[in-house]
Amino acid sequence: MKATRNTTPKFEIQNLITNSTVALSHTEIQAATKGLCDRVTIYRVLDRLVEEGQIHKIINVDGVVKYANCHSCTDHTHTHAHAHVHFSCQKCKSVTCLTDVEPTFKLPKKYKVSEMNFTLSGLCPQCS
Amino acid sequence: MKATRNTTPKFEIQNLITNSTVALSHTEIQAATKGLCDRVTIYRVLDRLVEEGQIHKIINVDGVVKYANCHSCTDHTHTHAHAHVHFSCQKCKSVTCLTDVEPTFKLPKKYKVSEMNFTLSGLCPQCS
DNA sequence: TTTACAATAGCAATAATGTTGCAATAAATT
DNA sequence: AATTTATTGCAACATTATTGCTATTGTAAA
Repeated sequence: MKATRNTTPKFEIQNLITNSTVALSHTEIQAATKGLCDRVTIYRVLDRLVEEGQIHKIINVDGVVKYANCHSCTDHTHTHAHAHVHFSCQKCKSVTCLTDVEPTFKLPKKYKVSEMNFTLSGLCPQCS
Repeated sequence: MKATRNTTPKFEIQNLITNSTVALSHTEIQAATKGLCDRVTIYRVLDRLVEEGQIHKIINVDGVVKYANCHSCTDHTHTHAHAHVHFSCQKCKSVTCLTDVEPTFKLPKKYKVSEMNFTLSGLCPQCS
């Protein structure tokens, strides 16, 4: 595979995401790193970090794309499965990963599930 | 509230969605109704149908916005809650509503949940 | 340390998707 | 048939994401 390099933009963006308690959008990252690098570079760094399994991509229920780090993942390949359980606050628009929640369900046969995405919407502790 | 009118675009689009076994995107609707009406009209008709509670909007895990009719909904107000359970096929990109699946979970306190969105990804019966 | 190579960044252009304003049209009520 | 106003079409604009290309820079080898 392609060798990866530690550049300033990559370092800063990964730091930002790691230290954030909520998932961040491209726009939010751009605002937080103001002038660090080009918009396009942010897109490409995010792609690379996802590819490396350092962070994961979340499509929120409102369609906004956000990124969060993989706290509880020991397997850092981009193919590793997430039991994505997220909470999306309808007021402050924050998206957080609820790593503890483990939903159970019974699936109709004939479907082959490789990934699950579970998002709850409502009010987060700060907003309720 | 505002009076709603039964126009040709609205009728055709609602028909299309109702008769489809899978959720449809704006692009797919535009292709299927080729020349029926303007792009913008489709957007507005979809908004109206959602507002009226005739259909619901689904943001797929890949970020694509799709629409499906509310089969099992007796309450046709746009505020009615859906126990959104969807299956997203990674091969044919189809999105279907699994109305039978009822996931259970235990939530960390302090969160006030008003809606849930549960999407399973993998291979649909046709593709597996 | 210097050289060399490939990965990465910057910039400009383009694409895809969705929104808004406004004049023209047409559905529904009288 | 006339009136009212929801709806349509069109053009312009907005946002978000992607691509091609050249310049730069990290990193490993000489």
